[in-house]
Amino acid sequence: MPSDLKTLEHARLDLDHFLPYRLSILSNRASDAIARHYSDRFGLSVPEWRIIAVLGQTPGMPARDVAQRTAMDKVQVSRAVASLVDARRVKRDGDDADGRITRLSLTTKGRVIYDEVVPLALHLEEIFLAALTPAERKTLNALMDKLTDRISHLHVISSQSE
Amino acid sequence: MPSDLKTLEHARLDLDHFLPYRLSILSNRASDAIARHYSDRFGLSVPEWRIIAVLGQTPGMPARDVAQRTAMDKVQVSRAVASLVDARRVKRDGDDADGRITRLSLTTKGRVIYDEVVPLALHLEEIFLAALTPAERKTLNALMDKLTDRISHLHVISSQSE
DNA sequence: ACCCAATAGTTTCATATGAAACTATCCCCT
DNA sequence: AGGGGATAGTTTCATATGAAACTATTGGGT
Repeated sequence: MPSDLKTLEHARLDLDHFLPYRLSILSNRASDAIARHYSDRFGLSVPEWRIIAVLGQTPGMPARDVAQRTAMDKVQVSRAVASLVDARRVKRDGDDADGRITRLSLTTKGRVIYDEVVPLALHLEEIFLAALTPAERKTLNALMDKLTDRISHLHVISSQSE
Repeated sequence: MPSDLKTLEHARLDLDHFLPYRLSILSNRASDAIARHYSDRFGLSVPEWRIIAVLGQTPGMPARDVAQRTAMDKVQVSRAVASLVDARRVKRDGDDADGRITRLSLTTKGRVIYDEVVPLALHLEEIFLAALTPAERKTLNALMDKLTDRISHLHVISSQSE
């Protein structure tokens, strides 16, 4: 749709300088580096680890809210919770007022994992961030906020041109 | 396990402030926003789009090099290339000197896509980056480089050669 | 009171992905 | 020359993932 596309028609694209690609590389490396640790240690997948993280902080959450807090969809949450319940790391309780809702919380076993995995994650994050000064960290966070906001609020961009 | 983990034992972890999680959200949103466009328009997957991007820039690459340039593994490349060849968007040529190598390049059909999809991608990137001033963009790139380097060098990355 | 659209969560099915095995070719070493 | 190991690329198999269908329950409108 934008007519200035024409002016770019023969522009070159180098993946190494293309923001979405760079973000993907960085994000994957960071996630993998951390995931390896908690996967080795507890056999947790990324969805499982996220669920444990939010339930440790806020027990008794309905699955719906867990999904929202972890940016996962309800299918992912349902499956990861099933596996965590299987392993007796999470328990489900019915809601008194609403029969559709199941309230989720960590079992003792789940809390033991939480208490060990959270410091591990924070420690690894700290190792990454050691590459940056405190001022740089603040800047990075601010820039990421701006970008995330921007991209989230684009909804539907141009769609179809010509 | 480092002993200073003990001092963090009861630290809280809030996903919203956890760098790997933040990166994951931002990266996924950016990729999805762009992927939607070229998927709608050409039915390209992310691996396919990356391959087209590097072949448009550097025709005649062996699959191995494409894998390295796109940060994908050789299985992913093999599959995406197969699908692109199927659609007559990419062609394979044998290497004169080394029978194991297949040299990849865009067909005319592939180049038509490249010529349309590259400006589109750059345009969308520009829309994202409109959230930042030129100075901020430079800073963001520098910070991402630092982090990526740091994380990459923490441990041996699995994958393939090198 | 009762219908029925909306919501919570699960299951199903079709596809994507990754690890490891496999095929073909090459190169180094004696 | 000619093995043995390395390399390029493909295939296989087992698992992960997402979209859409499905079940159960709720709450609002008439």
